[in-house]
Amino acid sequence: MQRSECAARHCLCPPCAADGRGLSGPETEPPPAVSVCTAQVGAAGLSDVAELPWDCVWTRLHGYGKPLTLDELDVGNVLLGMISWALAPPGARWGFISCSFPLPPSASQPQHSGLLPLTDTGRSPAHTTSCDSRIEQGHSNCRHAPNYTLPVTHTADTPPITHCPSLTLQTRPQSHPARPSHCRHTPNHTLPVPHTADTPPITPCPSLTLQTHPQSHPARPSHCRHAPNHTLPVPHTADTPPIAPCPSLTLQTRPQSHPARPSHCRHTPNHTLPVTHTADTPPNHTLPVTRSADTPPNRTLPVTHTADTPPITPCPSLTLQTRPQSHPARHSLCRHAPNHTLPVTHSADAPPNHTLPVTHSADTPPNHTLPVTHTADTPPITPCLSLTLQTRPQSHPAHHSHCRQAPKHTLPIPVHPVVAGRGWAGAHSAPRCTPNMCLFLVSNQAVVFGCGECTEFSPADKGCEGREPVVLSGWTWNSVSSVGWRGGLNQGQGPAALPQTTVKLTLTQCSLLHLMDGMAVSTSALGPDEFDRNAPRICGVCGDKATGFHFNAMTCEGCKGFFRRSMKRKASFTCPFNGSCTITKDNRRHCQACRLKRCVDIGMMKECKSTDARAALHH
Amino acid sequence: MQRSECAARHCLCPPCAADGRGLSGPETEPPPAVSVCTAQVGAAGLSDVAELPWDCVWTRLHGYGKPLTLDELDVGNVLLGMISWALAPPGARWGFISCSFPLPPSASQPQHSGLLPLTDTGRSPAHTTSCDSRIEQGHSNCRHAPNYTLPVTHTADTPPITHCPSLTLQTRPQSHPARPSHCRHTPNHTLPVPHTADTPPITPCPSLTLQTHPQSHPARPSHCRHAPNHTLPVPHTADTPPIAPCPSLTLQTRPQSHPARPSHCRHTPNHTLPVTHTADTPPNHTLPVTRSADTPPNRTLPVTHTADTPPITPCPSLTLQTRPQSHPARHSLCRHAPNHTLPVTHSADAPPNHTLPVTHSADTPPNHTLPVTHTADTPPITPCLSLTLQTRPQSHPAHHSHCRQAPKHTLPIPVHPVVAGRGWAGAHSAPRCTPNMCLFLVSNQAVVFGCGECTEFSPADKGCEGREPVVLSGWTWNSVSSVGWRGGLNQGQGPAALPQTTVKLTLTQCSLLHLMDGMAVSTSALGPDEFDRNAPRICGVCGDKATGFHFNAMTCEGCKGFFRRSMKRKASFTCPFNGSCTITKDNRRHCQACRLKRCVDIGMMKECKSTDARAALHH
DNA sequence: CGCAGTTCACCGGGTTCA
DNA sequence: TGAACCCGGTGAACTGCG
Ligand SMILES: [Zn+2]
Ligand SMILES: [Zn+2]
Ligand SMILES: [Zn+2]
Ligand SMILES: [Zn+2]
Repeated sequence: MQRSECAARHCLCPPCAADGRGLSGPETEPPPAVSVCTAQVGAAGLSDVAELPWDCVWTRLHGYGKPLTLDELDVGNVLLGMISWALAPPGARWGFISCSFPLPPSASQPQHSGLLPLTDTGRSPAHTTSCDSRIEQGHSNCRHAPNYTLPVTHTADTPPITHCPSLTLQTRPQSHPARPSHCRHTPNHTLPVPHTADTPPITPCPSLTLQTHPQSHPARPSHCRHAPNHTLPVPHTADTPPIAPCPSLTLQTRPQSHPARPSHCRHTPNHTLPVTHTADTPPNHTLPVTRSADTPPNRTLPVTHTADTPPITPCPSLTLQTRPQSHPARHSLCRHAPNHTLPVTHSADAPPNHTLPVTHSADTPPNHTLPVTHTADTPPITPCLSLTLQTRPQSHPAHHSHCRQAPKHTLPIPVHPVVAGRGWAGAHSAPRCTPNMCLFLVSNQAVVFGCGECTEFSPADKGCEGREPVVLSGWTWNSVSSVGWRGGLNQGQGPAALPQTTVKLTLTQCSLLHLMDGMAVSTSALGPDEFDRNAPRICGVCGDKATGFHFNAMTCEGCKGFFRRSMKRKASFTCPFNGSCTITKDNRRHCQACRLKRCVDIGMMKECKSTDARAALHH
Repeated sequence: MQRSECAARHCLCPPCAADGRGLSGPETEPPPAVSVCTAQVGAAGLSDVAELPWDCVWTRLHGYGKPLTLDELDVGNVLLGMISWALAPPGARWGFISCSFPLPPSASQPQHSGLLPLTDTGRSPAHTTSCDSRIEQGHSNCRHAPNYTLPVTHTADTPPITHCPSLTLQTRPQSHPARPSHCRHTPNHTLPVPHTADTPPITPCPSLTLQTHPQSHPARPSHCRHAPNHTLPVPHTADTPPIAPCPSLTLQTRPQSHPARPSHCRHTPNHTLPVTHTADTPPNHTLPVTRSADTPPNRTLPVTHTADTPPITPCPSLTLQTRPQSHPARHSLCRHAPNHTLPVTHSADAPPNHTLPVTHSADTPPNHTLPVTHTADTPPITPCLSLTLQTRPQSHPAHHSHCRQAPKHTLPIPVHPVVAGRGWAGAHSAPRCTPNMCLFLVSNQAVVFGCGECTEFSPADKGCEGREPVVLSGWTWNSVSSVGWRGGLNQGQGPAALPQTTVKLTLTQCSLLHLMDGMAVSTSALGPDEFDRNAPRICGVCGDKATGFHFNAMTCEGCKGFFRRSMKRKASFTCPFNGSCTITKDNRRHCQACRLKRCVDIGMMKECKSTDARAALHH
């Protein structure tokens, strides 16, 4: 820098200082703002090196009661017109930057001096922003945030810094738009084409060195038992300290740094797996203990979720080991992992994808593993669990992934042992049922079960001990013979003693059926046209709240109107499914054909002999 | 090695050979198996170097008709008790390893001699294959190919291997998806356009020679005027002056390299984001808050782009497409490598947001990858097959088994602790919320929060204190029990006092959620299928003015139509962003996937029980 | 009162068109 | 895509009759 370059009144550059124009001596009064030399740091080969008061840089930057942080003391900042001059030998790592600030009125004289270290690129190591040197220098062992300027002493032992900028992207899934610059995978990259269950995990995902890499990255290895894209715990921030024993450490069979480290893992990328880990070690993911069927879908793991959180006992989906990552269509029973969304309130009113099979229990083999060779051509597995979804007449929308039945196969309806007798039903193996249950003939072809105490069943009144009353229809009496006799009113009599009358009963409410399982029910004596005036106010067609007898049957207003309109229009419907729809309150609008058929089945007729029926009962 | 160390009868070490105990002379008979010196290669500073018969190593290893392959001739193997001795000067790359084997009866005398090359870590370069010891030994600083056998002496000081094998393998330009992890080149290093397997690796990126400062983009000089990840320059020279101070820099108080720098940006990397960036902006944040689905995609500049090319304001690619698209992520139609230049074939006719490749079928194994031949011309496949089977709308998670989408293409949404109560919500830790907030059940699965004063929510009326009303959906009541009770209307009562009614709520709008964090809300009495008929006429999906309940949720005409069309078409969408779009009136057209997801989330159903729900409330 | 018939707001489905 | 519109089914509420 030549003196001539500097016209600043109070420039601090050595020439200025030398000739007294700078702040070489005590200031008697506050200097005004100065225009400065704008020599660029490192741009020219500045050859002079001299020690200058440290506060030429520091104090001045520090002045005015608004201290700059070290972060602010960066070249980028200085270059914004604040630099007055700089001296550094070519390639030097130390040099001087003098920044010009108007001195504060009470500015003290320089008291400190020192060297402002510069990188050989002219940047201060205090400046921690983007720096590619790590990449360029092949510092794959870098544990710092991307774009971090490597300190000279940076080695493999340098501990990872915890503050990863990419953490700000926590809510973003995989190929998140703003991938950290140190990520070496292409965005949205997937596994190689012939990716199968046998495909070994991709060689160490370079991006894994990004240990703070949030959530799911596209190619999760098969051993990962975390939900894909699982969100980091809510309060997870860049400051979240490493969880001590990374759960993923148990994955020892994988040689290299396993591609999908849990997002909470704060260990070094290639941390050594514990020796005690064997191939027999269970996949050890750790869903929170509290996760259950009631756990809302997609909820974030509780804050308390740590590596010590014991894995929930057998996650059904875990048995699916032969599959590489979270297989797309997990069994709907599964309460774990990816995005399942079974509504809690499974009931007859539950929206479409509800329905857990009745027979499904903890003993039900969890999501049985598909054969390794399982393909789309794999023949159907005979008892598809989802088949118990009998309330869905048609091709049920979400059949299980293991279902190999034809897409629209008719769901067989399990026949439960229900023996009907007149008026009363004894429930013996259904502890939550009252011992005696009313049996109402809603029409001459349908019965309704309810508790013995209730004479009215309104939707608000859930019937027997909070449960909906059960409407049975279309069930054929004779099939009882194949069912064990469970005692009750007619205990010991056996099927032979059953009346020969045929009463159609269909068990429609699966969710309630198990309560009835083994129940003994008896009905008799009621003639084909008799019905109980004390029948609960339940629509015999759809199960909705009935308003009384309409067209010869206890129906709701809807079915009443529907039947009347159908009669009036002399309508002829065609079932869009298979003609065996079970009409419920919720689906009654979906198949007019079966609804009308049901109307007729339970005995509705246009020319109703209401008075006759009533007379028959009232005598 | 000292002579005294070697007690082997037929040891070949120089001292042994020297005093006749080794195979310095012709063998008259086959030597017996010998115990050997076990000096470790490279471990001690072996100082003697002597040429020894090559077959001291080779022949012996090769002996007995069961030749070891080159892979077997590795240190790891040799170290397994077979090495007899080795000589190498410290740091030498060449040395000797002598392995002791019993000579075969017909062993010929040494006929060949040679040097067995060693790396300076004592490894044979011939050995390149798998070994897990690196991981197990915590050698994260390894510079060798993954899975090789780590020599004992391998330390952090071992320089990275220079020859990147991956380069010889790659046929794909730039950031090819499967870059070998051992590649030590700069990420995203772009190979020349006609890059083939024969193309020699570009060792120093020509552009790198121009750069003086490291910067965030992996090795892009600041004066570079090309798009990031450009293929190397056209008229770009060192003389191209860097552009003057980026205006955005004036805003910035902290350096940051925002990962998603628009490709048209001509400023130096690491400049800050525009206007919204303030001093309060936490360091290293990435995307500007204002970046949304409306943000134009981060398209790449055309090939003809030169330093003089002014940044295009409207991305040319946008002119081809009818819908804005993912920003850093390119158009989902795109079949090119990331960061590609937009192909011309993108047209407005291309259906938006599809993803699956044509060859995608039920036979395609789950989680398969796009075919290699996947190009821009690959037509998108029509709606996900899985949807064609379903007759009922269903939430995504239970998609059809043959669906080849990733299990969870939508992001899990962190669930915040919100305790729902009827009608009112008290926000206690959300200072910007009014103390009392209305809670409207918009559907049976969604509620809308608003201020206590507003009974109507119009888009113009931003709701509570200028903020949009918050729509929550899909959240399950029961999880409240695991959440701290935050006071409010029911302060002190705790979860035990909560009604047993299950109300599904899911906090879907992340951007709004933080306002609700810790909020205490209470709701009661409303049954699972009830929803508030007095809910404000705002669309639960997008916030637009609602026209009533459609498909079981209060929605606008647009979302009604969209949902119906989606159901009818059995459409399957893929979010071009990250699957967590917040749907608003203005952007609802931009991401069908998230819009449909939101529809489902708030409880829209193809087969809804609209009137029943009405009845439940009106009764 | 019980029940058939009527009413009509509401909603699903479809169409048009800018 | 969505506003506007139409059409038809639906069912809660109502009317009227016995
Ligand atoms: Zn009915
Ligand atoms: Zn039907
Ligand atoms: Zn809407
Ligand atoms: Zn989206």
